[in-house]
Amino acid sequence: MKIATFNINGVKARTDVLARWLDESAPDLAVLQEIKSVDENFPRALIEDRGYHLETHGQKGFNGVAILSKAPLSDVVRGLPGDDEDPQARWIEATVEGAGGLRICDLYLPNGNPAPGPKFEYKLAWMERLQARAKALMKAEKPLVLAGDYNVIPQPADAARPEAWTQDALFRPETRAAFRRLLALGFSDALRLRRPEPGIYTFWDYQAGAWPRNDGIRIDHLLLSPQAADRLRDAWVETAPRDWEKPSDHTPVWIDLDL
DNA sequence: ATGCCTCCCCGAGGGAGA
Repeated sequence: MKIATFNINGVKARTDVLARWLDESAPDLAVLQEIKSVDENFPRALIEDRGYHLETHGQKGFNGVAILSKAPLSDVVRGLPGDDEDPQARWIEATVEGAGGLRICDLYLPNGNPAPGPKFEYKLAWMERLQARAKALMKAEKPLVLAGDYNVIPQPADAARPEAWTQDALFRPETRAAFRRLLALGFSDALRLRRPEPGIYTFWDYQAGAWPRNDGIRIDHLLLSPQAADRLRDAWVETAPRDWEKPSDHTPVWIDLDL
């Protein structure tokens, strides 16, 4: 089963890219972030006409996540548990039918800049809630994939110019420590497992020629429970869509699970 | 790079992103 995560930076601005990507790359299961759309305005037909089931968790203007699946989805949870007052749509999870109990979680972790400040505090609090949810989901001892835009640069090797990010919310010690605590629950960073070499990135800023200069960072991740990691065949980054017309600033990241 | 683009809101120009 081929599973991809893709921050598309606006689903309505990215309909051509999304259609082409689904036609050419044909994921069995895909999670999208930053759809920037309410559920009613999501281009549902574009997805369903290509044989996908669709579950969305959107909001007006910002954020928003969606799960696309060839197999039916069940037991959908919208919103990261732990704070009923949080209005930001950054989390959706579901069980994928016929895939050995696979639970897929789609997350758009807060950016957190400027740091320090209230946005950084929100990021760290969100990561605490993520920790609690991940710990609870782990107890099922089933294949579990936490995929999305983490807005975390885990290591210096995950940035072309790590020195430029030292004060940034994506790379600050508190952020990286929270990410390490998540891994310590027993998760594997799928891409790092299969692509240990430096220089693998998933985001390049629109500005200053970051893409042609390969001035990137690796912030889109798929974390696997042991039961999922046991079935990992491969993991890779698909860079071609970054060269398409009107691209997202992120590219898809893939895993292939023997499910 | 505390923003050189691009998205959203809407119908101007500001907030947000990373």
